[in-house]
Amino acid sequence: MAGVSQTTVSLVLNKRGDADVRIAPETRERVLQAIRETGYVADPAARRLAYGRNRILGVFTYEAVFPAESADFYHPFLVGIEECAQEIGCDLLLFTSAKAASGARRRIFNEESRVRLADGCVLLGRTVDREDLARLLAEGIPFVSVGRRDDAGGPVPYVGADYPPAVLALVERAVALGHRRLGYVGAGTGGESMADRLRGFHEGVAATGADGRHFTPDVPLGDVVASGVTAVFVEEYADCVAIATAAAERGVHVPHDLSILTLGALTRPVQVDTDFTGFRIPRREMGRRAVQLLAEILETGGTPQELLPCELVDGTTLAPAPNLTGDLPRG
Amino acid sequence: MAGVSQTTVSLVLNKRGDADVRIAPETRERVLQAIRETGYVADPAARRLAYGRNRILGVFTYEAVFPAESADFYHPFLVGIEECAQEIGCDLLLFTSAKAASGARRRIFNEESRVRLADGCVLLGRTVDREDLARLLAEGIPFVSVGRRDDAGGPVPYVGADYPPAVLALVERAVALGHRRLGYVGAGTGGESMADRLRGFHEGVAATGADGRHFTPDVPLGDVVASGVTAVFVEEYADCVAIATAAAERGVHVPHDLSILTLGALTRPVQVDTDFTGFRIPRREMGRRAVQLLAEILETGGTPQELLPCELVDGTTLAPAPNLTGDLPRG
DNA sequence: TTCCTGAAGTAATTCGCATTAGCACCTTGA
DNA sequence: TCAAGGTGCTAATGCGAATTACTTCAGGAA
Repeated sequence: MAGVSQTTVSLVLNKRGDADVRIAPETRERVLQAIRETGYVADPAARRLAYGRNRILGVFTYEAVFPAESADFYHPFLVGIEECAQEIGCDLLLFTSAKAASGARRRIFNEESRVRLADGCVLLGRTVDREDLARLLAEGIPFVSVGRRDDAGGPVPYVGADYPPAVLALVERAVALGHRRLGYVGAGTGGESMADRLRGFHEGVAATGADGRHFTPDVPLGDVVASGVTAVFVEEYADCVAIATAAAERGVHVPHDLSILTLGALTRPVQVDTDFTGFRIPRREMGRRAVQLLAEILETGGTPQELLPCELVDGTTLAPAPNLTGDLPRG
Repeated sequence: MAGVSQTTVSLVLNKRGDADVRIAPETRERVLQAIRETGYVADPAARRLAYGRNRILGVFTYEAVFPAESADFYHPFLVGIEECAQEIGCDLLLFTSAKAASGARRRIFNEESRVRLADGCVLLGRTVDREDLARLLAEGIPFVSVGRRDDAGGPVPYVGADYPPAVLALVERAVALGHRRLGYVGAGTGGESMADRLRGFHEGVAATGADGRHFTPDVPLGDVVASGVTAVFVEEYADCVAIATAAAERGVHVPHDLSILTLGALTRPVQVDTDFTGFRIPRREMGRRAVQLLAEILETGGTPQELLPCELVDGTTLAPAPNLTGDLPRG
């Protein structure tokens, strides 16, 4: 001890220069000196218990954070999350202990949920269990979802990517290049982000007066092409590659006969050599922003909802529509 | 409440069937029912405070865990760490708050160290501050280093890669293929792992009676080749690529004129298309094992030190030594 | 009836810190 | 000289669980 009480040490540590609490500079220095010598650090657990905060942000993912595959869905988000966490001086807690019940996905609330250990948490995943969301909301646990989420017993705080305008812009581009028959390839369901893309497509079609068709991913490329579609908007990145390959196999030239536009969803790892036209999801920025918003929530409360714009990328797979003498592509 | 005391709940939660503590099955069931209904979970912070453990393992890295570059030094280790943490039901705490003092690396013990929040921690990095190690040791904080570390005021618990035998085996292979003049390219210092590689090289040279030379990475390739060396053992992976490129530029054919063997260090991101012969560092396994050992330390104490074997990989850059009519390579 | 021995559960204490109330001392001003 | 007000610090309390030490009760033996 430096000859003072535990209280004094606490006050010095927390830099309290408040109105009603004063510490003589000399005393403060004495305490700091002792701290320096002993290398004392306050126990974060006790701190949390007493104060209610511990500068730890949880990160919940429904699958492993560090996947064995190199094509890594979470990684870009995590880069942003880590950057921002470092800036605001928070540690990151990965809920790796949340085991999945045989075969199922992880759940946030299992028998021994650890979420409360963190001040708040960031949810990462293509989809999030509505039950989990509802419970998070109900228990008043501060959190931010990365990716837009529909209400779940109340508004859900999120940072999402703004798909509809991006898809719409892409549709307009295609139409400006003469495309009249457009195809959307993808489920268009299975999460808000997929639905948003499809919605953007429909909006674009409506706005431009083009002919828009929706193909599920399992429709053979032949059928898609035979339908007279000259530009396809592909939800899933891996499907872009599949379509490009299939097109090459049957002599359909990309982009002269068929334009391919990617809508950026990356759920399956894939090797890419083509430079697809489409848009980029601002994953890193979303990660950063999620942490910022979480910090705000912790500070002042609220239920922020934000959509970040997607960045259009010029690739090599969009070309003017083929000259339509007939309804069939050449070759 | 379910009509019982806090103590009873605690006892039920912790499944205490101990000798001197009994709970009537009926009471137990009543408590469990209440827990189920309210969805109660024990506050981990309080738990840690009272019990001393909270099933959180810290992961300390000297740089960002999620680097922007895709070539990612930490990633394979983290895959293993996460796998094992999940198996033993622990969460992972990333010390992202450990800011570096302007320009310098992060330090484990900064003004407000958070290490104590975790039960123990895994240290990741090519090198680790000896001061940090010493302090960790002195304060009795359980930890395991990924990568062999020399003593720092006491033995350091680690899981390392066993470089010397791997390099030695590689040297023997080269010698078996007729190589007599071998070159080691790399600093051979800057961390235990580098020193171990160089040591293995020297051992190999001594064991086979070959002629071994040591070149620092900045020696021009011309000088290396001119020295009559027919096989180079390259510490740093990026240097392999650089050497292969330089060789191609001056008409030195790999592997006919010059064999290149990689010793697996990956400190700089690099694009690779060559399939280098050499060995693979068992990064993922090291991560797994580190967590296992940490769990053991937490359980029973001790200072485990382990070296995992490197796996030799056959690539395309090792060939029989060129026919030495003169001392100079063809071309 | 009294004493004793489990069985079942509870009050009280502890962990390390933040916070609140309050105490002792020192200036002032009247 | 005494009250009023300010200064600098400390005793006491609370956070939410784990743990220890103790109480109550029932049944059996003496």
